[in-house]
Amino acid sequence: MSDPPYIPTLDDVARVAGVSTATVSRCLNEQQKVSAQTRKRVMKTIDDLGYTPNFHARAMAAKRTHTIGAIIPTMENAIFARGLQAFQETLHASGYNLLVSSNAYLPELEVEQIRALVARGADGLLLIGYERGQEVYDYLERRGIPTVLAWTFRPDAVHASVGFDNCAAMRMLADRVFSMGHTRIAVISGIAEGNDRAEGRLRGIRESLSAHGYDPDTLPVIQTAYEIENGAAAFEALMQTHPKPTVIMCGNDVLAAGAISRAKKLGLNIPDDVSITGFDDIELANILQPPLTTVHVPHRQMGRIAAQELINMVEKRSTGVVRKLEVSIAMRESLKQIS
Amino acid sequence: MSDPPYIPTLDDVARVAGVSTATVSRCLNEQQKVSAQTRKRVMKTIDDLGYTPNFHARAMAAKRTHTIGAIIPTMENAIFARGLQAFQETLHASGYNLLVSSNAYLPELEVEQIRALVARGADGLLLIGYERGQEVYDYLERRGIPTVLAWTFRPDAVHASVGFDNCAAMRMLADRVFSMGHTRIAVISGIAEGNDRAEGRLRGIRESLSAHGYDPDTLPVIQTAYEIENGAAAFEALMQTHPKPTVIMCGNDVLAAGAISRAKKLGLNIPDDVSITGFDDIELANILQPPLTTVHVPHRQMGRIAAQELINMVEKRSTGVVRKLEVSIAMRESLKQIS
DNA sequence: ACAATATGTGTAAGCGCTTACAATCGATTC
DNA sequence: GAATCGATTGTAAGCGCTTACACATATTGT
Repeated sequence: MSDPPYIPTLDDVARVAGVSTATVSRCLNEQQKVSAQTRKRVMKTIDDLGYTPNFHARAMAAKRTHTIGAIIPTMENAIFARGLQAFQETLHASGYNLLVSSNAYLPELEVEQIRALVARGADGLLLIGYERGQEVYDYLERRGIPTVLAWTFRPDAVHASVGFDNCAAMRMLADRVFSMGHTRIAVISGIAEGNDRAEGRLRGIRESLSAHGYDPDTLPVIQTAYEIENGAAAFEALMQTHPKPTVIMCGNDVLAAGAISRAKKLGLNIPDDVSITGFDDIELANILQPPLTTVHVPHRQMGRIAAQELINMVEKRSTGVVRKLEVSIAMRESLKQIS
Repeated sequence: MSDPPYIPTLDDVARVAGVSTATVSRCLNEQQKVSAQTRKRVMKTIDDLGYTPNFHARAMAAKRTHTIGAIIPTMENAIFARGLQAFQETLHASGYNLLVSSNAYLPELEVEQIRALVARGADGLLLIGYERGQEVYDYLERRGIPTVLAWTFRPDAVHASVGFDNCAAMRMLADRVFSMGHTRIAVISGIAEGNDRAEGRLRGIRESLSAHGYDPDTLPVIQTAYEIENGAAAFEALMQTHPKPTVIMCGNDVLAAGAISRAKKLGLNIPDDVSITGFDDIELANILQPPLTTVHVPHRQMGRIAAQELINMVEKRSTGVVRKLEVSIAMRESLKQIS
């Protein structure tokens, strides 16, 4: 039962096929360097023996893993799940594998995970957002690990990145809200501390406020983790404030979903009693009742581009570009005109 | 810029600290075997040099990776995301890492991924469902890889597994549906072929049908992939059938969400015009309008138990148990009594 | 005081691959 | 026909770590 299982190695294959280990290795990695006849024999042996190359031995000898690491805040958030899926598919198409870690939005965990992925020989890294200690960037630079930052964009970016301008996007939505006659805005934001996306979105609203002659400091804001229940609680709290807001802008669709569901429980009608907006345009946004006005973000495209750029960097075809993606407003019934 | 970066190795640490490589290794793995004084000096050197152990070298030498592999159908499905999160957290608490692959419900991809994870030295494997070729189980057995199957349960199980009885669960819900006066049931099922969960759920409904004196072969069923849009389309199609169903039972909550949203578009009221049920009880179920009657499944608990059992197996404390989890019905407004 | 036993450390043999370099051989060139 | 060359194949040196085993000291019991 628990004998040490017999696991064929490359040496076994070489011996059985009557060639050197180098030849077997070449059959696996550089087919054209082996004569058709030999290759056929070796391949048959590999098959007969049920040989699978040992990944670690390979990584050590070749100093390449064809593996890309990604560290995301959480897998439970649909937007990352979706972008990551596209990222993975693109990698796969180019023969790369994906290694994922999630850090529950904890920066200190991220550092640890970066080290772990590097120790595992990731050829490149995908990180979310821009905000992290300079020492992290230095470390990556020193180890020569190509890195792409996703879900983030800044005009002054010095690192390879792909994303959109969270601040500008939310400001655009806020401008739209103003143009529809709203003046009493309240906000359910993600935790801005250490999260440049959440921070940017919040800032976008404040900028719009200023531009329209309001004092951004009087903006009612509740910051909370991205969970439905939190959105619900925050909604209820904000509706207690006086004067009551005419619109509640949410940091993402999940918070907005919570807000809508709580509104219903409180017997409030959306958008007649209060308008609600989201951010991300996940599938859910369109099946909520009422459908949610939100900022549409091309998550899949972002994943695809990030993967492509990372591969280019790993294969020395690029030294890192900054890609800005465009977002748009998905106007739906949850936001209504105020007379 | 692109000099080969200097990466300190264990040898470097040993040299600088003035000890042997064995001692450094011991500091990292078996602290108690090293004198406090030496250890302190070594640790300082490690810190000074910014040394990180090379994972692959470690794996090769020790033949242990402290890594558990998991292969799930998709990360885009909230139920797996959630269970996996719990799985991961439990592993992490015991010092194990998680390596995830997703196979988009393609069995042939699963085989490939199992080999890849084994080649990467996974100490154990988490697989979803029971249905796969015997040769896969043989392979795992031969290589001595502890494996736990999750999201599945059978009384006659011969492999370690944790899950619930999909058939019995859905049958319980169908019985309930009957008890509320429904007789004209239609079903939007996941693709049953190669997916024992989907197949079991469908079978559960058919069993209930038989038990209540109906011919299970006349049951209108549409099988489709688990996507909102597919649920919507299937709903519309099923509502064309004559006689019209009084309830549409869905293979999971996502399909049900699609059905509800399409109903709304068609001007149909749920549950007055037709009742709808789901399966899984994801967060969404409770914020749908109307809230969805569904089968509540303890996904997190399943993830936790699977992780614990896998660790026990890897560490030879168990040879694999079969755990059955209980599910319950979450009664909400989408299912109503028929007079 | 001496053997027996702990304790701390070093030596060196792998783990299973890749790849630089060398070797072989028939084909091509002049 | 000797020199040259390209195509195949083999030899063997690592890659960075763990760990069995050997060795030197320190501790203990009698």
